[in-house]
Amino acid sequence: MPFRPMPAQVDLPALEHEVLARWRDRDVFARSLAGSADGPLWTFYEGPPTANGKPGTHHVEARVFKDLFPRFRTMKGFHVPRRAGWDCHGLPVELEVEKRLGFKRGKQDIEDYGVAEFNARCRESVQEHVGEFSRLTQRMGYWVDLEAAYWTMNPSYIESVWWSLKQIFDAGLLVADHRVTPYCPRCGTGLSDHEVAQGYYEVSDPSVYVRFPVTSGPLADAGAALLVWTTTPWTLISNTAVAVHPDVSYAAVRVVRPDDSVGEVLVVAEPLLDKVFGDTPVEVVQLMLGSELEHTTYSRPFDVVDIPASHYVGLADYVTVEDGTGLVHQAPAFGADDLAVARRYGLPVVNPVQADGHFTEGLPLVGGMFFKAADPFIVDDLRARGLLWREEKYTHSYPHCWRCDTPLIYYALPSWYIRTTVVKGRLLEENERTDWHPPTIKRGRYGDWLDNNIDWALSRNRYWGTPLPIWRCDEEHLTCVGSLAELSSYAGRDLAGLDPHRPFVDDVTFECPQSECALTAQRVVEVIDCWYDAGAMPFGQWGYPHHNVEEFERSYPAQFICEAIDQTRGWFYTLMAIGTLVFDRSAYETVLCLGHIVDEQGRKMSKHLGNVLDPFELFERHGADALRWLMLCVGNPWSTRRVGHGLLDEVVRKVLLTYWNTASFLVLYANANQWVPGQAPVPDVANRPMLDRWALSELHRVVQEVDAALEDFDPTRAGRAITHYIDDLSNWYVRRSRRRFWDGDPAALATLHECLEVLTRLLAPFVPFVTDEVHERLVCDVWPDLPDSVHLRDWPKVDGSLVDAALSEQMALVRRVVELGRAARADSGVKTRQPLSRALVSAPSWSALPAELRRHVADELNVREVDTLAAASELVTVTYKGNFRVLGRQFGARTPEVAAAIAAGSLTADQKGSWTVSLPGGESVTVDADAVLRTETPKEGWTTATAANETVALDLELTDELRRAGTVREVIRLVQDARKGQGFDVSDRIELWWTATDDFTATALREGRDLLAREVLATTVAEDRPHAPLAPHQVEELGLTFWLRVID
RNA sequence: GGGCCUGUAGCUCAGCUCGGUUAGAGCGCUUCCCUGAUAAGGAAGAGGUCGAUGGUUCAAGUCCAUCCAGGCCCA
Repeated sequence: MPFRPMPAQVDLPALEHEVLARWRDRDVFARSLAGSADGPLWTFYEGPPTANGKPGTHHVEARVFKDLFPRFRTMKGFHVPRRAGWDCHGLPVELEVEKRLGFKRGKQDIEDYGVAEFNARCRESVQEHVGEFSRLTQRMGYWVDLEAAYWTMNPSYIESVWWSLKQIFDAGLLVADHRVTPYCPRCGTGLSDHEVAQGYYEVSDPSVYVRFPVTSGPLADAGAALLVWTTTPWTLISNTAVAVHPDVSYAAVRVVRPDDSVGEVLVVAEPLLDKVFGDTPVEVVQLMLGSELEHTTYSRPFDVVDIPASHYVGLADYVTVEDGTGLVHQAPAFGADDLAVARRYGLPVVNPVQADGHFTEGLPLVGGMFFKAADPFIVDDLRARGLLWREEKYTHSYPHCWRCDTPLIYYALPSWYIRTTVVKGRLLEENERTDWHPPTIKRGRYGDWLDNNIDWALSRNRYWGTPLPIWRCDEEHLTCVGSLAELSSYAGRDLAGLDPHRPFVDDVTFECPQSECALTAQRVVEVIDCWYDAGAMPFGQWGYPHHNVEEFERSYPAQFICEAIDQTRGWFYTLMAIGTLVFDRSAYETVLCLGHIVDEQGRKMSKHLGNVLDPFELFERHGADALRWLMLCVGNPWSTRRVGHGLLDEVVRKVLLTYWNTASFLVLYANANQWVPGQAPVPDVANRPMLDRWALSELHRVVQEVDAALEDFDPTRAGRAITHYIDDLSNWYVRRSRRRFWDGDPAALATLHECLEVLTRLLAPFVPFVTDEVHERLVCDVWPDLPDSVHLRDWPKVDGSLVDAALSEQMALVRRVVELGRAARADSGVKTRQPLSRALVSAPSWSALPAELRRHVADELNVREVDTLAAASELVTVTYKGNFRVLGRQFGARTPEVAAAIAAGSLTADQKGSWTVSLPGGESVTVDADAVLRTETPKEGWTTATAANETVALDLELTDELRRAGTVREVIRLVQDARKGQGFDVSDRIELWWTATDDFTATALREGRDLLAREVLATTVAEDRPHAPLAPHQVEELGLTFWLRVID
């Protein structure tokens, strides 16, 4: 047999394991890279996943897209090196290890445990999780070089990062500064924006209105107090100033209460009077602009820490009149806006809260307390001293540490910054020339982010990260070190083998190299944001510039990167920012941005909901191909998409198995007929039946569409075209060509083989497993000279000479007419098996249809002949309808009038095919042929179906001859059923015996003997009982009994 | 609170760029048909206020405005 049999039933996951083994044995991935080595380079960067947990189904998503396009490009002749990468550092890894070690007290536990030991545990944790990710990567068929993977914790990677930081430092863009950042007092570290974003939730805080008695100017004489609102009473200890908006009107109002005849005077922003006082009657004593209040002094609420030269009103544009009183309490150490105001007024920044979140020991009232815990004591104290005007509860969204749930504190922290705001203009320019998919991201989400760029808070006061390579002496001289070699030269000893992590690197000190300074320089304690590590991968993966200079330069920037949308503030940004800072050029040209994966109900997958799908379970239940197809082709890549078992089942049935079974069908009949591709003579395409030409024409249209869609990074469009073609091939081409396959027609076999061969290559980047297996059986087995994997083949080229648009149109008409005919059949109640004498068709351009195509209509509808409706019946009703799209263009507002006249039949055809329409007013207008839809329907006596301007009518009159033919068809089907039921092979020859008690049946079978014999592969058909003992098949409705036996 | 994305049949999604005849496909459901590869295929039916409202227009799922809901990102 030319082909290995392809079972119709196939276990896709099991097949995938065989394919994986074959790829391994034949080293296919490496050979695909080697084979394309001379091709133009197409650079892809792998965004490193953080190895701090088990890989989930969402990790599969980006990795499928990251696999598709490199495979596609490789088949098109590009060289696409793909290197895996692992993001190793960062707080997530530390937290995982802390949890495992049972740490509860944050940094104190780590210090007690020992930094060297702790970091060793982090390294182990990373290695373990990388193992899981590698397993996922291999199982899903993501081709990426795992052996050569870059790890951000490798010394050569860290050296590259150091080098890049030195470039930024030398440009004066890496600076230390006090900055208010969201800070977790438990973890003892500032949090980056995206970390903060993960921990917002609703909390109830005290909302207090406090009197700040005015101590200068006319307001003081009136005994007035500023009414100040805050939701963080603990910051009142540090009150330094009060901010007002310069352009807002402020009112000093007298509040009279029943028990207080004199009342008190409070200052509140005028627009907020109603909100603050509600029904309480107030009398406006004085109105003034905020700017007039500047420098008004007041008596501070607490006197527990020393804050010199302060406590007056300042102006700030950020003050709003939406909440509170319009007078904003300022504590510069605990608010970014506050700090800005303090800087402008030269106010001191006093911070009585320690890094662990507790007030300094020994302070009155709050000494040693956790900052939040101090709130009630402070409120009580204010109340006792008569300063508290009102206390409420205030529910708002407040950030918490995303892992340990500690409420964050906004905290002025000495910190290292990259002055990205300096290169903001360049970033915007680089963004402008970046090709975003979808394009809206460029000016939308990502562009907005760049527009609002703030300096990058780079440092982290943690342990497991790339150490900031800055050494400092007591004179505050800074030395930025760009490599271990440089460090060696400063230190005067060979440090090439040093683990550049903490604590080892902290132990390296040297004499400060600044001129005339001989003090000891020590590394600053901070490590850097692990997002910087990831963004440094274009050169970090090469160890550039200390190694592989050429390799780096050749592969920068990347042509293509692809990650989910959450990376706009993550990797997409850090890649572009570092690229622009260090090389004055963004690190990527095209970026595909994916939506997120959710469950079948559209909910986010989370451990809490228990709806997390284990990717490995999905692989073993449905197959990696099914999951790949679902992610690539269902819904568009940038919208949120659902994943679930039901959807995967559908992909398997509808796409993968239909494809497989079409191949299985080919193999079945190729083998039955001993057909080998390339051996039997095959007519030129031009001389093959129209159906073959159609299948090939559609094939090349699909090749064109899929190629264009993938060039446009739109796999969904490609997938739709492929799905449609698989259906065309299986349910029209094969269906209509069955008889030719039974007969072993080389043209049919060759056509289907060619279609499947090209289709397999088209599908290969999407579903690499099943296509490789089909390729193995359909191609490799018979053409050993071709590469031994579909993934080593070339991408199909469009053969324009095979594309026949007119034929496509005609076949589409055939299929529409068949559809109508079936509808008419169903309506008539006459089974399709019963032949009818004729069908009548009315459709534009039907008469131009070649007889060969009309024959398909006749066969499909089981009618003897197909004729035109007009030719067959004088009793035809004609209706007309206007084509609004055409009419609208010509008549605009008069369209309905013209359309109505057409529908009323007030029109005549002229010679050129256009129409003259008479309007009710007596006017006539001329319209083009395509402005009128003409529909013919028979007047009576026919079963018809009509759609748009196409009609099919069936002649239901049955002659005895037709009835007998129907009976023969019925018997043929029964014998076929029996063959199948007895497990005969499709090519087995049989002997058939029959007897009939019904004369009509007997006559029919005698008459149809030859047809019956031919159809059921019977070498003998005898009207007799068999001599051998065989099981009879009895058909009561026909009065028939038959027996059959296979011939050995 | 702000920005972006999404909202079309019970479910998953096309269609919207560029307005036009009765809004489509697949899955699921009911009935029937077909079956010499198929876990298939076909026909009919049920199922749609195209998120809502208003506007532009001869004509709106499509364009505009406002609103609502969900998601993401940010506060």
